[in-house]
Amino acid sequence: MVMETTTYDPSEFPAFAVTVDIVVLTMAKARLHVLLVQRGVDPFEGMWAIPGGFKRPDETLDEAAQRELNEETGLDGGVDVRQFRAYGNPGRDPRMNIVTVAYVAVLRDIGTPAASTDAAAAALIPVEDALSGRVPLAFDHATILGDAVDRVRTDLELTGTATAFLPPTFTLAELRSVYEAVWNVHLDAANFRKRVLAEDGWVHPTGRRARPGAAGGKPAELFRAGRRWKHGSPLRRRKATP
Amino acid sequence: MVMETTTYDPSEFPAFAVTVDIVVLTMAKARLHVLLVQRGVDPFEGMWAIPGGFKRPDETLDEAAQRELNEETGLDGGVDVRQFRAYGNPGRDPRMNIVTVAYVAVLRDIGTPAASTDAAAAALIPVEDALSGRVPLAFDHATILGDAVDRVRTDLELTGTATAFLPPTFTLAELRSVYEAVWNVHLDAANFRKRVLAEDGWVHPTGRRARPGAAGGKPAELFRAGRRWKHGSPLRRRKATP
DNA sequence: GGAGTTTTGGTTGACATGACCATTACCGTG
DNA sequence: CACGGTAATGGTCATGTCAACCAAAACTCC
Repeated sequence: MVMETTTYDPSEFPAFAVTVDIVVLTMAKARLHVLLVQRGVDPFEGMWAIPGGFKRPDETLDEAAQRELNEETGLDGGVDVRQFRAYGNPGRDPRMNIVTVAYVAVLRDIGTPAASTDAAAAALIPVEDALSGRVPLAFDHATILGDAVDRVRTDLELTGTATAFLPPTFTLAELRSVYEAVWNVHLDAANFRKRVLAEDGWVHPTGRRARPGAAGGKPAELFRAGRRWKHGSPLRRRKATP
Repeated sequence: MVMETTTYDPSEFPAFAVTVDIVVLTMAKARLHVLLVQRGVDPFEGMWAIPGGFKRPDETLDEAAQRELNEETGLDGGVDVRQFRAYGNPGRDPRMNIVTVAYVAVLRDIGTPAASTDAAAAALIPVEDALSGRVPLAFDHATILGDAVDRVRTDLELTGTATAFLPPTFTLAELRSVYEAVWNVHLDAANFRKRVLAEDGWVHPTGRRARPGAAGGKPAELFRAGRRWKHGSPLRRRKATP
């Protein structure tokens, strides 16, 4: 039956709670990390979960995601936040019918985990630990996290969102380490430089140089992020070669 | 405030209706078409809309999408259906708070538009007409359709879903026309053949040949669809070269 | 039979890519 | 301060990829 051609009574429809979950990914110690909160109440008490909250009727989904991100991290604007999937399996929340719309946010390293409101129950966990089950997640959040990482992996190839992981100014080695960590590959430093610089508009030189690390080495040039292409990446994902 | 660490009363949360909309795309006359239904009731009466319906509490979102697809087209299994985005802007439905989860289904040409239940109000419309506003769509369905087409465009590159547009057995010219229509490009027939056949497992030869069209020409080999890769396509999207 | 059309096979030259070496410019240490 | 170590940067080169193009094959229609 085609719904649109019939009349209906709004009170007849099953009511759902709609939540927005936000997978906050960041780079720490050359590994991908996710911001998780520890549950303090009954279902899955003590387990870790992806932060989120209820959508309000007067805001868009994107606004709800931004609000949640702000409540969790204190960050406000200019953050790379993208919706990637909705989850509505019956029983995914034992209490009621909940459909959740999941977002992924890519942040540069914040340092102190969740320095905002409820710091005692929030932490940055290595993605590998959460996905392998070493850190068990509540609800269907392991699935959600896995999908989020997949999304970032292809976004890195398609939209070149790698700079979102980095501070406003960065070296090419730092940019390369983002690709290496997210894709789990090894990239040749010289070839990486050539390809990134060949695509003009991707990164802009600042003229300044970074201080070398404790191990020494020639000081690297500092770059700013340029525009991001919508499609057709200069960099292509390869097989894993760790 | 971190929601998970507080207790709450389920009756306090805003209730939403959750619907599943399904964008059915198919290839007709070498152009991309979408299945639309004509609305018969008040909001946007007479305008065209993407078919959809309410999610039931006891089914998953994917099941709801399959059910809707079956109700609209009579097709049951083996159809390429993928969720791509949720929409929840306040006021997107003037009657109530509705969050919709949108799916895209890629079908081979069905011939008679929506031969199933409510045929009088369903039609295959060229995507170009719907996106250009020549055929105005109800609600925010123009946005949804645009996102669906974008999704299919990149899926064609990433997952090689092109064979879903075609009958079980097809020629390389037909396969090529899918890429040309969806990407709006021109591809060289000889080069296309080489690349498709180079990637083994993508298509399998059947040994049979197709009858040439009315214009004549050498009879083309018939192929079956092979596996679809998850990532790393043999074919790469290019600039538009019509 | 001949012109037209489409598929299929082959060649070629331009360009992209990856492996690798060399140089530069810093670090710590003695 | 000279020296070995390290990382960034610059260059070369062999290989692979890809698009453009040509030509043969095999059909239809007239």
